[in-house]
Amino acid sequence: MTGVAPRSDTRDRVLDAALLAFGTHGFDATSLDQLAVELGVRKQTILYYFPSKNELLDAVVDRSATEIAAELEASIGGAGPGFDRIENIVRTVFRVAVRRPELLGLLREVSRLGPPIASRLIEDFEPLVQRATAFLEAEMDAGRFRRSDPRLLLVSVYSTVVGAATEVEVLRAVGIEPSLRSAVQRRRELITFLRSALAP
Amino acid sequence: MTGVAPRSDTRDRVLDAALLAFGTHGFDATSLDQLAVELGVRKQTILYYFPSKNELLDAVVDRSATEIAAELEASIGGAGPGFDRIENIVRTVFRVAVRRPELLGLLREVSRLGPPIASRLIEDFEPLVQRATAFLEAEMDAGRFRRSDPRLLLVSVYSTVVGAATEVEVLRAVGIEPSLRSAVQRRRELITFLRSALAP
DNA sequence: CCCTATCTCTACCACTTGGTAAGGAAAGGG
DNA sequence: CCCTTTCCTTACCAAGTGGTAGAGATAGGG
Repeated sequence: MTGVAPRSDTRDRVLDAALLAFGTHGFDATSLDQLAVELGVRKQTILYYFPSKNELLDAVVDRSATEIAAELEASIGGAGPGFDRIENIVRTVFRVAVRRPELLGLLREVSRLGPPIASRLIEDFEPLVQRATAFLEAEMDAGRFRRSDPRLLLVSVYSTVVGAATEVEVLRAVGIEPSLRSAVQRRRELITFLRSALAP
Repeated sequence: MTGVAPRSDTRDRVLDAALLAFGTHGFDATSLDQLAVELGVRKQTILYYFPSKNELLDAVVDRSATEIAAELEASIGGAGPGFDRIENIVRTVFRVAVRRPELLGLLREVSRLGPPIASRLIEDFEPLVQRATAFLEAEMDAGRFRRSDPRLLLVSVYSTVVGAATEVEVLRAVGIEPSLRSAVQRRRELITFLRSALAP
């Protein structure tokens, strides 16, 4: 009773195209008309599913956040306690950043657009952040990790990922094909750093 | 003979306001009308000095690149050879990133806007990159630094700075007032890393 | 004093933007 | 077979965009 099976997949296709466009070219630089043309559909079809461009962005952000959260949850599940789990998380985040650069672009875009949408994103990630901080605190309580501020740790990880992604972009911009090596090296550095930072 | 002294400082004020607006709100999100209102001037006054919005962006980018380059040159001059100079450069870059976040925002904006403007920026920085790589190679030849690709090293430094700046932004977004400590810590980490990476 | 170059203004325009109103097609359950 | 819901359409609009044309003001050199 919660919903009738849709007869069309247009809504999902709109979300996909919007994510790609917003994440790579930016929100302001993407017009509903362009989006519609790419989809082979009229602009009003988009507005049928999403009452306004801003609500389309909301939907894209919500879905992306949910997707990232799910991927992280899945990657956490398979690992035991202690540092193995940390390493798994870092690997997952790097994988997402490298394979789906538009997601990182979307995050940047959201932070640029400021409070209304940014706070929504933070709200979306809140449960995940809660779980992560709870895990870190439990490990600290168990004496397996050195005590520190879990939220600061998470921010540090995210920023390092952004830096690594920037590296890939810049290398591409100056004509050096990045290859996966630099990202992998960055990941290894971060893991080494975290290991020493977390050792009790 | 190269130019007549201008009777008005409007042109410079336009450049200042445009840098701030482009770097914080983005190029697309900034209209010439808004810019004009901020300056207490008509839009056409802006278009008198800069024939189009894109040429205004060009001018902003050129001036910012020149300014950053000059600051780096100055910071290099005062230091002796070897790692002291590297440390000076890193300090300068971090200082610019923290005190003038709009400059970093502009760089991000330029890389988002793609080839036409991005290649211009790269061109602007080319002399500086040349000097830096020449210095690094000379040090390597003298056996003071371990041999590696200088350009990759530069990109790595820049990306780390971006990551540190991201950290500040995110902390602010989640309501944690960053304080200078995290940026300083990041800087120290990078210097330590570079020292070990460059040691012969 | 005039004249030229510098500077800012008013008036206007073609175009694109996000968004509204409303109608028609088509599928599926009764 | 009808009729409701789902889906996508054409037609249109108010507002804002970057940009053009050209006139008026002001200062300084001759």
